[in-house]
Amino acid sequence: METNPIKILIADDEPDIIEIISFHLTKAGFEVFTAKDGSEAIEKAQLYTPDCIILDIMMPKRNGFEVCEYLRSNKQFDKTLIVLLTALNDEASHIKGLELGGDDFVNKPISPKVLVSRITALFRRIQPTASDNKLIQVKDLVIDPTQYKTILKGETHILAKKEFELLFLLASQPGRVFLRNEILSQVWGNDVIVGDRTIDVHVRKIRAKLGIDCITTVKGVGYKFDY
Amino acid sequence: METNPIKILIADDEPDIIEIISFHLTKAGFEVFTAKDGSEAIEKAQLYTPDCIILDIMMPKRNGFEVCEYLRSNKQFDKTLIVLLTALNDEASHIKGLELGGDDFVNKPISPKVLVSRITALFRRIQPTASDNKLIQVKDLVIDPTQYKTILKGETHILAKKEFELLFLLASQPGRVFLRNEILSQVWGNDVIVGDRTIDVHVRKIRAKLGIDCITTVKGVGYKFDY
DNA sequence: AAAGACATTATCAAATTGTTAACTAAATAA
DNA sequence: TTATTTAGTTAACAATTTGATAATGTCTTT
Repeated sequence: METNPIKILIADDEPDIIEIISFHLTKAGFEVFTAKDGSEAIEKAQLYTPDCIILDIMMPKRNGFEVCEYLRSNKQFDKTLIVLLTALNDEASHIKGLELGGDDFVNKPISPKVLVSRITALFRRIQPTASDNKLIQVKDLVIDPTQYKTILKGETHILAKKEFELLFLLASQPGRVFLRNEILSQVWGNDVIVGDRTIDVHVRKIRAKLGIDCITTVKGVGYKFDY
Repeated sequence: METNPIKILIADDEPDIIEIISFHLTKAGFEVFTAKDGSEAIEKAQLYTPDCIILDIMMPKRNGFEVCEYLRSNKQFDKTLIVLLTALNDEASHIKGLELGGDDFVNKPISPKVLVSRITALFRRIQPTASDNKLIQVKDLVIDPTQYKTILKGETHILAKKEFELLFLLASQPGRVFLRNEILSQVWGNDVIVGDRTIDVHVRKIRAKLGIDCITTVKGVGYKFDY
């Protein structure tokens, strides 16, 4: 199964700063979102639930301290790393930023490479289960990737690895049709070649084990999760 | 329950620096140890297993980079926070320090208060399993890491070191599947290479010694604790 | 130096899982 | 309707993964 890239949100009112930091973070393999002021930062944080947020202290609408304080008051952002960025180099704000729940405090001007290094170092320390811990629940069906098991009407059903990964993929976007090619590349990988009937057989086994009709065939196209 | 104070080791060849930082850290509630050069830092680290080590880069005997590299090559210090301190303010050493496994890199002169803030912020982030040995209890099974023993139905079972660590890891998050890779890096460390069957053999021994079925195999994926 | 405990490896057996093939059923297009 | 394509079913087989056991090496203790 593929793992999603780590998401980072940058909030700064200077477009130049945004651009250069974005560039380096993207190059380092992160998925980058941006915001130009404090209010937008909060909106985008709620929209994308990034794993790390870089906040300039001095921003319009809401400053970095306020955004930091807001994020820390929400359990949703418990695990989100917050890096504060500022041109002010005074001890008091440094300490204030950390006490408000910031994970790092960096003075401008900052070398983008150093910033990327620092963020990477922070990620080394936090639990790996931070962002890819997505349990799927639809009605009385629970699909739990951390336990590799599915619970239907309170009853646990053990699926084999490929079966589970296939079901998890389809259920990750209920209703959306996955082409056979997509399924192959996501579950089997791009360099594995398997025959035409392989997917069908796995679908059949899932249907049999769960005993419900949660995977719908879209003839000539692919399969979708529907329950 | 009484919790032990957090232990911090400071290594710097300037007595003045040691003194002022010690003072502030002690005031903040940490238990402080000191070393005047790199070799002494390693000795004291092994002796006291501190939770955090502050290393000056330029020290006699062994410099901070060398000490950092040495510590990081030892699984014993996996969870130990390392803060690098230097008067050199160049990008290259900053990045080098973080890449060698440092958790923070701070330029002198540094306000002691800011340093204490930064260290406190780092401790907020690390997983609680670091050095605080918490007892795990599930039904009639007790796993006690302070004594390295397990008690099942009132009867004590002595597991070997690796067996115990493996069981402790799995039981720390009951139900969650640990991939073989995760198990290897958590129990054996990142740089140790052991064969395919090693984990299995240890699992088998745990099952045999405890005589209960508390570790479930998830074929092709890993193992989980389930009891 | 010998004995014992532990960690690791090797080997093979056993079980599970994945894939294919052959055939049947169903849907679609001509 | 009939031909054609696509999907479902089943069973057989291949591949993979794990379990069990013994053997080896290493380290500590006596």
